[in-house]
Amino acid sequence: MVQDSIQVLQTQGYKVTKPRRQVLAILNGAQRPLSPYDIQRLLRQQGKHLNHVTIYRILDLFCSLNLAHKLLSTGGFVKCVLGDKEGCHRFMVCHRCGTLQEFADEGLCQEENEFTRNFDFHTKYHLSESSGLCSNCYRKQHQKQGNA
Amino acid sequence: MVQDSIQVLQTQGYKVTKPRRQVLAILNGAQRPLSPYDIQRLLRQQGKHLNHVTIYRILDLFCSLNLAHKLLSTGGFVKCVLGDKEGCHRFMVCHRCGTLQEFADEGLCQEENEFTRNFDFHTKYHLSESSGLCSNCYRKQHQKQGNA
DNA sequence: GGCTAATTGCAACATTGTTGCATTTAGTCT
DNA sequence: AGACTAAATGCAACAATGTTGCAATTAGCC
Repeated sequence: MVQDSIQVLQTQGYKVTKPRRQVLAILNGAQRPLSPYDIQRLLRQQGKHLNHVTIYRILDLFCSLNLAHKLLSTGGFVKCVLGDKEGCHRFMVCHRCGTLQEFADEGLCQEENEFTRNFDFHTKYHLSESSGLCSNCYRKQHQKQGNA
Repeated sequence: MVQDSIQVLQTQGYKVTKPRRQVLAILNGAQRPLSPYDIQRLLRQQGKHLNHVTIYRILDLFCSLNLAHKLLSTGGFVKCVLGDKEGCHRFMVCHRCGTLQEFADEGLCQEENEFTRNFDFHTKYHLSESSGLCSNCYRKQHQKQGNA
């Protein structure tokens, strides 16, 4: 996974530096969207120190290469797991544990685009975010209620 | 419109203060999502000075009363134009002029919820944002290309 | 190993968001 | 209308997040 991204960097003529490897590793290990400062904090816990400016610039680069994706909704960054052929991203974010899951559906995407077209709006990019409880947290919440 | 919101404040036992009226007026006059500091700047242009802390608190209150809605995507605030019966908000944001339009569709909403249910995810709130060009800006962009 | 452009770090700053407490004010009662 | 009081606002100080220009470092090349 990280290796794939490194490939992209190399073939596009970008240097594979230590900071870039470190940010890649963090993004790949994360289950939730991370802000630049989140990434800095996580690295610091591993005894690695990166300047926040550097992280901002690395994330900008990654997004431009589609190695990462910036959620409009949270401002957080996630690694790109699905292609972006439709300019459409769908996420489920658990408001209890913060985990994030990406999913895709062309049908939904097309429907949404048709809808906006009715308003004479020309959609370039679509973001959809469902916030709620992931299966784990739902179960836990339920157990709690059962006990109380 | 503003009058309706004032009604809500009164019936819920909140004071109708000058700052609250001013923020309501700005939100109602705006065609795009506004950050707290945006609102402060707009008011200042009218010779009205509000502390930013006050604006933050007013917006919090408005959101809790459903008089305003905070976009997850931009962090900006808009007045609530449509009911929130489904916990679902759909927006079109023009990336050229920044204007925003809200729309609703129960069908889309239900479909989306079914989808997430397949992942064993329990959706509480759904946000959908289409970013692209509004009809005006699309036309302008086209004219430009024609001339160039 | 040395060279050079690309990358990173640093410093300084701008913007945005938060908290506690003193001051002011809207709504109520007389 | 004037006084009272809880609610609301303003203020000060701070914390967190983003941005810019320039000097120092480093990856990828010879």
